Amino acid sequence: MTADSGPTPGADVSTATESGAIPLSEVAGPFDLQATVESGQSYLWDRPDGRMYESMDAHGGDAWYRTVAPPIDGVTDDPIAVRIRQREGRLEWVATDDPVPLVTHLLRLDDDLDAIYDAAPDDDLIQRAVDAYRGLRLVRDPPFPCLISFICSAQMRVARVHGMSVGLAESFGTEYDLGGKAVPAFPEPDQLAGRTEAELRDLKLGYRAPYVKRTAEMVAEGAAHPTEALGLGYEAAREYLTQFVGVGDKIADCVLLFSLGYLEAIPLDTWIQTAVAEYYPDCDCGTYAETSRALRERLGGAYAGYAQTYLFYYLRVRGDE
DNA sequence: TATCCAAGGTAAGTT
DNA sequence: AACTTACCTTGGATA
Repeated sequence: MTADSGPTPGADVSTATESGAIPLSEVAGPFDLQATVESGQSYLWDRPDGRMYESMDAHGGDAWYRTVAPPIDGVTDDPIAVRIRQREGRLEWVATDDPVPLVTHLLRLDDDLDAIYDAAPDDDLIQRAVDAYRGLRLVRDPPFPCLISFICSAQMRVARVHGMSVGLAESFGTEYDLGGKAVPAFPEPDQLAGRTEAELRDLKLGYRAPYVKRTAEMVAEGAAHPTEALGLGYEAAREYLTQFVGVGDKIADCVLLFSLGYLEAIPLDTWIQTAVAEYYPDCDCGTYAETSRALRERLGGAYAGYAQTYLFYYLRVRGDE
């Protein structure tokens, strides 16, 4: 029983910081940090300048982005707080520990993007989206924060989902010191499971509040964990994730694509469904599972999720056409 | 100023 | 299995 029942997070202060840079010449293919982090596929990064989502068409911005990542199997043993910015062909970083393996993992700098473009469908709409946002990479969000943040995304605008995610971190997460600035980590399962529905509603989660609480309880109690979907076939993995409260097919696909590395997953959100009606009407098979399958074929199979994410960003930012 | 509406859906109840 | 409906909240559109 910790005594942190209030909104004040425990302070976990580590004062040591390191800094350095990743030359982007070492990355296979192009990279666009802003497009990657502000495209609405991850809600776990924040801009200390407070201008998240305010200028999504401005390419090559050199803003700082920061996050705190929990330990990740095979990548990091401890939480790392990091901030990065893209500038002059390098990815500059300041962090509480060497973040290069972590950042490479989180932002999929190990993907050969040129090869993925080569495999992209010969499709006018997709090609336009790729041309518009060349360098946008998928992310590998930590599984639990990804799961919770996407439960929050139901019927919600991108900027507000990000706001909820930041609110959860500020209210219930552990703070880390990064060069003198306090950076809150996304709450761990027990840090959310212990909250009341009312506390979560105070953060404007609305009807998602009990979903978040119950899912956090399931993970905290060990009843299930999103990483247990790893190793299952794509559709079985999606089915596994829908056992979490507040998770249907769409949000399950988001977790598979944006956290667990199922690049064939294509979340059928309202934007993509509009695109199906307008550009791929023959892929509309009625049910989610069937339409998903048909569209996945159309968008190139194994990397269909990449096409989905370019399409989502392109349609959402450009309005239409 | 007041009202309406959609926002990266899901759960629960009906047919 | 497919179809309805309720659900929190808010910023922007419309009257």
